[in-house]
Amino acid sequence: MTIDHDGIEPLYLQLAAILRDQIKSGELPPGRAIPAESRLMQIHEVGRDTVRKAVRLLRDEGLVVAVQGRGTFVAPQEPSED
Amino acid sequence: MTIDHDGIEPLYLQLAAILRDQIKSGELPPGRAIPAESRLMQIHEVGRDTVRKAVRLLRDEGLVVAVQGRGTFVAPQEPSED
DNA sequence: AAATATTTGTACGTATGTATG
DNA sequence: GCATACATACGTACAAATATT
Repeated sequence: MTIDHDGIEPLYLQLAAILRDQIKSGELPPGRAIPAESRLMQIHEVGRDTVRKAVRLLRDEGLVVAVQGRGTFVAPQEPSED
Repeated sequence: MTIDHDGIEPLYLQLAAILRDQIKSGELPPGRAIPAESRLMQIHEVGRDTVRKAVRLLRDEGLVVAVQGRGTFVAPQEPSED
């Protein structure tokens, strides 16, 4: 999964989708820290604003929890919502 | 209500509180547009990021609705939630 | 204890895109 | 076409919390 810098979809939505997939697929399991903002910037070649908007989305969805000074972690559980 | 630039509370939270008050008090009634980002920047002497973060909070709370190209409007109703 | 490094949070600026009037 | 207004995206700097040396 790579980001299309020339595509129509906003970069932060693309990045959010990538991270969301990695979480839902188990590649990033509950409790695991996702890459730091600085790493995500390098990996995906986007600015900090874009990274933070993407992570913000995941936080709003309850998928991750950010802790100042430590990192951002995949939430313990996705409530099944069935 | 003015913003304390030297206070402890983050500027965007202070601004959000001010706008929230203006909405809840009826000073900004439902349907009314709140001042544009550029105006809020001038009025409160803060940057765009600060304004957008404050407005984002109010959007998350359902108090306002932003429409690209038109403005940001006080939501029709605050659900009473009693 | 103290200094350093890492990481998220806040705050500013600028430029460009998109939608509306 | 032009002006206005929100949206996206980049950059920088510093603060605050945490972890490590």
